[in-house]
Amino acid sequence: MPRTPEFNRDNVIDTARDVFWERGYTQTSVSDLVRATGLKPGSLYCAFGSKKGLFLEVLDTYERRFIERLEAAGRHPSGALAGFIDLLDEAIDDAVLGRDRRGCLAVNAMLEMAGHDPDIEARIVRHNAGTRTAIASLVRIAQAEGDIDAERDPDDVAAFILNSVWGLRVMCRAENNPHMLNAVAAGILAGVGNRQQKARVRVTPAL
Amino acid sequence: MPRTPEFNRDNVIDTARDVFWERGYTQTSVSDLVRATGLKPGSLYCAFGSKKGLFLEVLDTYERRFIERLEAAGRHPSGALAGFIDLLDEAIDDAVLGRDRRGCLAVNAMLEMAGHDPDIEARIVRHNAGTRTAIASLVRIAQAEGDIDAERDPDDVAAFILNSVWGLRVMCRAENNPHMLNAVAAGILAGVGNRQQKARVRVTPAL
DNA sequence: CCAATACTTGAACGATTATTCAAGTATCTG
DNA sequence: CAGATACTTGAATAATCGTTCAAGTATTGG
Repeated sequence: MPRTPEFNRDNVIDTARDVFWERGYTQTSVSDLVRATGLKPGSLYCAFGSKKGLFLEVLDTYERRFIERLEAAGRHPSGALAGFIDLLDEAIDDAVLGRDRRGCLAVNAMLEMAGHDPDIEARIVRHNAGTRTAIASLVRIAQAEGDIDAERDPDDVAAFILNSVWGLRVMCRAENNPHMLNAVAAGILAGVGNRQQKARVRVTPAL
Repeated sequence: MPRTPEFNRDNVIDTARDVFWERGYTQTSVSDLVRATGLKPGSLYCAFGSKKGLFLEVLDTYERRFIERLEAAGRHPSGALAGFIDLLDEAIDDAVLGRDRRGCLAVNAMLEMAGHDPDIEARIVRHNAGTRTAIASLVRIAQAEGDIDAERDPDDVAAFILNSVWGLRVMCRAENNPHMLNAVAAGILAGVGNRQQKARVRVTPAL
């Protein structure tokens, strides 16, 4: 029987995700990955084939978890819209508190690689479709719950939400002004056609 | 008297801008710039100091022109909001017609370099502030013209607009579905508090 | 204890990177 | 035409890139 592997594949993917997230795909060198994961080049290439192969696995895991969070928001006790607002709040808090200035891994990768690497682009386009579908489901639930105008096309609303969240993830990279981020969130809810109190988006205290 | 330079500085900057825009900063090699501009490495370094120096000049020029377009929108014969809507339409048309899948050079650069290169990041943060100021001016004009609710804080509205436009520039990189892009634009106008007809955002025919 | 198995190791590969610089060339003044 | 000026040239630099692979090592079944 063979020797057992000394590393945990999921842990390596998570560690690599953080490195890619922090530095971007191109600017992440294999040396960086070797240093962060503790795996030697040979092991890395044996396990993932290439730097790109590892990145694609990272993207898949990232997207899967993201969609799981959206689905969980749809089961929020106070309704799907409340669940979505919680996600917005969380994103803003992370940005304001400086916990997350890295933005969205998928958005970063899209802007960096779309048009350059067909494999990565294809993966991200596929992920976008999945995300939009998940958001549209959320919208339909919120419509059934009476929190979003049922007359509106849920796919249109989802497109607007996705666009806005992308913008927010971009803005987080450059700004951490809580007042401004909350103003943005309020505009998003107005565009969605929120029927709840605007004040649901709380103003996070400045640091 | 010395020999006269054989290249036009502005032309070189424009050519370099297109290369950086197409490939991103990191993925653009000096060889690419040499090939595109026709300048040999020595001349490039003599004129701009470094790859980064050239990129910073490109960013400055790009941002200057962008703000000029915003200011021109404020002088639109049908009002500032109409001018802004024209800009949105134009961005969507470019994306749909495939004329511009490169997104926004400044957004691309921000996502690529923020947190890595302090010089580039500082420049982009400065540019963002200028852009937000220009948009806020546009909002104030539209408020004076009765097209946007005068009660709203123009800076808040500007933050929302900037966020949405960033999102749109991101979405352009991945999608060219005209119906979806128009749905996004409609949501933006709703979030801005557009008092004009929604139909002003025209549905561009698919190709 | 002895293969057999398969993971680990790290040096080495050629390619590419941003940058430099001494030599060459064109232009203008005197 | 002579000489000064300064732009142009392209080979060379050292560093880093992603990737490979032969040798070493640890574990297991017989």
